[in-house]
Amino acid sequence: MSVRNTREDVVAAASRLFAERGYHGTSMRALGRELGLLGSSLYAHVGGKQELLVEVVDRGARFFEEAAEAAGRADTAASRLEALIAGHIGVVLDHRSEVRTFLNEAAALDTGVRRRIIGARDRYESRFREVLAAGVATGEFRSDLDPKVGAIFILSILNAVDRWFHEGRPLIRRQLIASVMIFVGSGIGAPGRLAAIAPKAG
Amino acid sequence: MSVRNTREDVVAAASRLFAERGYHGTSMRALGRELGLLGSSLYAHVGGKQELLVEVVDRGARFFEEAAEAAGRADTAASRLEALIAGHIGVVLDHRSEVRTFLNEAAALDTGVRRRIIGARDRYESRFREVLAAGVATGEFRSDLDPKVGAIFILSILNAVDRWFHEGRPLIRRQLIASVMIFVGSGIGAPGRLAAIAPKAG
DNA sequence: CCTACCGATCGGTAGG
DNA sequence: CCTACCGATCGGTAGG
Repeated sequence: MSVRNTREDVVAAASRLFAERGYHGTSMRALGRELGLLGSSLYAHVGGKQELLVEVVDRGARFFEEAAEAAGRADTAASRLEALIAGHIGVVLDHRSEVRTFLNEAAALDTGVRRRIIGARDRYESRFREVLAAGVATGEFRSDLDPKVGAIFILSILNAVDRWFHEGRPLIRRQLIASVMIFVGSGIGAPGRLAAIAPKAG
Repeated sequence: MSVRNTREDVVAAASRLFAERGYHGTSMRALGRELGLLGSSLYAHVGGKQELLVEVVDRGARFFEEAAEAAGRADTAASRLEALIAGHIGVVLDHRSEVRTFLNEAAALDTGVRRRIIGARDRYESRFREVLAAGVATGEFRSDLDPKVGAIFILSILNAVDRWFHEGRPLIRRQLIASVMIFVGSGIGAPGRLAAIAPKAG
């Protein structure tokens, strides 16, 4: 039946438990149990608990970087943004555990690594910021919303997807992406009645 | 100098530590240190660690309920939504620790309480859902975005505010609310060029 | 990957 | 609110 575990298995199991119970809520013994071995046996595969967290979070960061790379360099800011959004959603849904740990457990990282991860996060966010700024410059996007703030709003929506979305209940992935695009592009206001929801003061 | 702590002090300190380090990352001894006393002395004030978590999370839930109540019953769906949004942001910024714990540490709650809190969360979310549905009915809001999904998108933005917003750097609260209203109401698309960001398929 | 173990820390209690 | 303590569990190591 069960054969020997690889380091890969250990990291995968760790990402699941870290995502579900948090870093501090996961013991090495519980992680061992998940793999059918003792907590102490894990040290044949990894240096320690923190090393596992670093590995999982690094994977999360890498997925996002690769997705941003793959999003490419389309003509319009709007289509570049759509590619970034679709890519982000793909990463969130295809690598839930790593992404969750990346998003929620960074505070449990040792200072040095934490700073590095925050840096990676900032660089990734700047991709969105730049696309928004470019779209303002071309006239595709409105100029009365700061690209920095807009990027944060969009990423807030995207990062929360993992908390509620379940494939096919009722939306499928393509519909989710379409909904995000409608919302990000035009908001909830009915076309021609945008004033109805405009703020009272700026 | 320092006088005796009240139960109130203990709960307040707990909400800070739970928010910063998480429930599992906070020990009763660390909590005692925060208040200048021993971990064992906390049991003169509270029944246990889990009781503290329940108390903090319940406060978070109550703040949101009260805000929803105070948001009132304005004429238009748009202004009701604006009141809900402003109220939510007020709660997030005025009760950061309780809100953070409410949002991030619910998984650490014992099953019964956790279910109750999830129920409260659902009821609160339904306020947003109902306003969106009402706005679709009156024609204020677009009909091609599911109110359920719209409510989740809006709350995703609002709940994330605590992660990045710092009063006056550079936005002040009123500007934050205005930015959210612009984004939620009209998205990032430039007026008259909405097609630029429309999704390719529905 | 297990056996056998380490010192440290955990939430919590009895009694004052 | 402290003293003194409990059993359980923690991350981790030595040696096989």
